[in-house]
Amino acid sequence: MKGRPTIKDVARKAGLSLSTVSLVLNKRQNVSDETRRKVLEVINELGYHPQRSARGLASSLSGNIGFVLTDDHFTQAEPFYTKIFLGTEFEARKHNYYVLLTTVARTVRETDEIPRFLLEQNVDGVIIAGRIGLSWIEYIRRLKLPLVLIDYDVSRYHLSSVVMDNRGGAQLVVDHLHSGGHTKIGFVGGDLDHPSIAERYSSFRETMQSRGLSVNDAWVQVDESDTRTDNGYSAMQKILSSTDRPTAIFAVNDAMAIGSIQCLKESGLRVPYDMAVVGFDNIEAGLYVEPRLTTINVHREQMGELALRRIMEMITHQTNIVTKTLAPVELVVRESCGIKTD
Amino acid sequence: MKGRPTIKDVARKAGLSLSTVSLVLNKRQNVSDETRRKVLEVINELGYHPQRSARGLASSLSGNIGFVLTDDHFTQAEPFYTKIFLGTEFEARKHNYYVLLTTVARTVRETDEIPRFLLEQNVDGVIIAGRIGLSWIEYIRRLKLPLVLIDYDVSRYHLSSVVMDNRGGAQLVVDHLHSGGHTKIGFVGGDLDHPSIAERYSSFRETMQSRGLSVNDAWVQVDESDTRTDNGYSAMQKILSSTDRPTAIFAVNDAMAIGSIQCLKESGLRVPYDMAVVGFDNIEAGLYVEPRLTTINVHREQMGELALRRIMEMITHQTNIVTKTLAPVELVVRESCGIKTD
DNA sequence: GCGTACTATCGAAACGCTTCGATAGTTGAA
DNA sequence: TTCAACTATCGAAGCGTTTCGATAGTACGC
Repeated sequence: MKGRPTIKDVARKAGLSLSTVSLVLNKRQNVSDETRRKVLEVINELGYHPQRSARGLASSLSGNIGFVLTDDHFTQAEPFYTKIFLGTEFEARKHNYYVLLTTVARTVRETDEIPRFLLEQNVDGVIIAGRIGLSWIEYIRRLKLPLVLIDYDVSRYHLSSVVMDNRGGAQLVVDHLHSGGHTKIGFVGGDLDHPSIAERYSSFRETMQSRGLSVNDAWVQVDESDTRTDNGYSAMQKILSSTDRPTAIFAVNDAMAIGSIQCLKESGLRVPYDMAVVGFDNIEAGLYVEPRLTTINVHREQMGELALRRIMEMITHQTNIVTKTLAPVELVVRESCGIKTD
Repeated sequence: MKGRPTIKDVARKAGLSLSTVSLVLNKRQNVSDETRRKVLEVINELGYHPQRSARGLASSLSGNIGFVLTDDHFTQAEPFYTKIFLGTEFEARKHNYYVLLTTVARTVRETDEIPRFLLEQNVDGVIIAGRIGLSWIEYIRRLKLPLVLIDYDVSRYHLSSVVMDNRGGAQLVVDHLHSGGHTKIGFVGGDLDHPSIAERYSSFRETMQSRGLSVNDAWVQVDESDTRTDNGYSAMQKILSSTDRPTAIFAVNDAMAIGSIQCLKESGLRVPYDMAVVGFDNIEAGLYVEPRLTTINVHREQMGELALRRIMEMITHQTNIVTKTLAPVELVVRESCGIKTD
């Protein structure tokens, strides 16, 4: 026999028709147990595996999911999106799907920059991770392809998304600091246009209020245009220039927290004794600052996994139900908050 | 007209046969310029794109390349392999190929861990990046699929590979230190089983010799079992315990270089004044140590790109010529070597 | 002006699977 | 005992390409 076995070979050897074998392959009902057994046995003997493109042609399902990332997101040192992708890929295996990863520029510019998997109808759904230009989202919606966003959301569109529980995380931070005796809690942030950042900030304020803690505006710096380390540094400088200082700082992410700590140290203040600092995101660098950073962690792989599941539901049930999935977060207590848990 | 246009629609509208359109699509000769023009015009008007699975079925080429990575490699903080992948993906677009990325455990364990793209004949070639278990390599060879390794090589197999110019890099380091007046140069390494590490080490020795510099064995520590930061630290400790000390250290990679610097600092020695240190790899962390690390850089994206080209050659020319491709490296001079260039 | 050698185009088969409608075979209610 | 309602299986069509062999049409040497 030349080449690998085909469904025909299986059918012949099992003494059944092509279609029956196909039914077994696709786990359809209306196949007797006896037949199913026989077919599976032959498949095993022959080492048969259905060929992808043939399936695709016949079923008009490609068996692929497109995973879109902006290039800057993909190559940053912190493997945040890498891990999300991994979660997606791993879950995809269970559904016998492939994930086609591609990076794009932030906004759609030219036709030839459009991922080919869209042009060639080579995906059954698309996952976009991270903040991305609206033009991309619009483009994909127009194709009527199932779409799920990860770690991003656009309220004005009605889209399914998987985001971490930013509000819950902010609440955890405030409560933790509060439980450690802090009542004067400041906030370091920026780039409020980003939905996640905005959520953390508003949840911070709400939680403070609901706990009966007042927020002094001098303790809050959210005017930075970005949320990098240096922004954290300069935001902290402003807070320190005020006479009435907070005793603890909630930084909207770890990068800013690290910048804040740097600033505090250079100002001769000790963390956490003179000021406690808590971050958000649990990036690796948080392990290497002195003191090590207390922060909020999210299971990245899980986010990718959840998104894949949503996509699969949309594909198999042809449903258009919009789901917002919150990935749970957890508090990681290290030394920068100065609070011991037992 | 329902759905997207097919080659049939193009043929009809152009007043030509299916096969002629196909010839144009595949850039074959024996098509008159006039006809070609016409077909391309219609394709453009209709916004036609050939459908992947149909092509795959008919041509028995999947249009995919498999990219295999061990999971630990993929998720490490330094986006080394991520960037290599990006280079591959980007180059693949030019060839109208997709890259299927999958991670595997270091060694083949069970059948169901074998990437499906191998089982389903869904790739025309495979790229493996980084050190990987031999069982994987053997498995893929048995499938007679074109295979290219990146950043790894196995001398006992006759395989194509793309590796950075480790020997050239080591030479650059030695010559740079030498040009800065150093003659007593030590070496910090480990895990000599790894081909890249071994190459750097042997090239270090060869270059030293050819430059007439002698190597004191007390300055060389290569017994560490791994090449991480802490290994660099302890290797350096051993070197410092000797009475006759080198004035410069070549660390086999940046991680070890950083560990070495840490150790030197804690021993009260100043880098580069009391001892110069040069690394290899140009990882991001090298920018954040004090002093910033002088090192060897390689263009990661280029490595991925080169590998894809090799694979494409193997696929299109059906050749089995084994090629070893050296990706060029460059010296990145920062402060840890204490040598100024002008 | 004829035969040869190309060149440009075409028709039809083939790729390996899914799926729809048809067909026996079986069950069970009337 | 008959007939309706299933159930298990099958045959054939179809998915959108590529490719191979056939066929006109053109050019050219003699």
